[in-house]
Amino acid sequence: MRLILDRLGERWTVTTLAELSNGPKRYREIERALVGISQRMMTLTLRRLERDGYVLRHVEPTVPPSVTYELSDLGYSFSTQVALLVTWSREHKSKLELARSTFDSKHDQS
Amino acid sequence: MRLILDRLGERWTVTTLAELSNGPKRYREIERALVGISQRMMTLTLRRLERDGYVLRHVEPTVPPSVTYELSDLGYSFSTQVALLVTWSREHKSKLELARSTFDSKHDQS
DNA sequence: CCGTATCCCTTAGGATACTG
DNA sequence: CAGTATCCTAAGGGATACGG
Repeated sequence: MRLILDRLGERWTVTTLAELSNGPKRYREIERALVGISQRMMTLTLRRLERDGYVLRHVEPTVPPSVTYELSDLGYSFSTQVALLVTWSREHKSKLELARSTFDSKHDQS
Repeated sequence: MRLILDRLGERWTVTTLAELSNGPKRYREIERALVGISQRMMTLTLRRLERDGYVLRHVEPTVPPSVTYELSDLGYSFSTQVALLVTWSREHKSKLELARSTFDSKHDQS
């Protein structure tokens, strides 16, 4: 259970899955879509998703190389689940923000 | 979106929500159920869930005090969503483990 | 019983520089 | 283009001790 939920806690997992749910994409395309991500994290995130079987990696050995990533069936299933949670998040965002500001003003932390 | 997903990344959020989804519980009860949690993290986790409006805290000012936690409507809605993901996780656990061991043996890291 | 306060270690992840 | 390698800091969270 944790082995799956831990992924969600990582900074770029959800956005990367969302990006790939629109179809296969090259490394550079994904990187450009994920504003603010470092090259290090882009690679790390993709590797972890690949390791878990969510993402497939195809290398075109041209010069310079072209590497494409796409969701596997497992990855597609997973990203669908995650999308549900993201939807829930969006729908309840305002309630959460209200709860937080209420809590913070009550427990006045100067 | 992140403000909600970040919670999931925290070590004890999901198990605490699961524990509370069975109904109101006292601090000590929850703590005992979450094997391995430190008192510090128990309190921190509950505070964060309370701050987000997922959990309600009732204090009975006896000596010694009795403090009860329970899910709010928002918290119940959230924990239901999370439970779906946990279910997915359990169902696909073996596929994930297989993917990982396959990946690891391929990318032999001595 | 229900916390808070400290100390400390491990990990996530950003910045930057370098390669096939 | 698609990565690695290194360095560095900030945050998560465990252990322990103390308090109303």
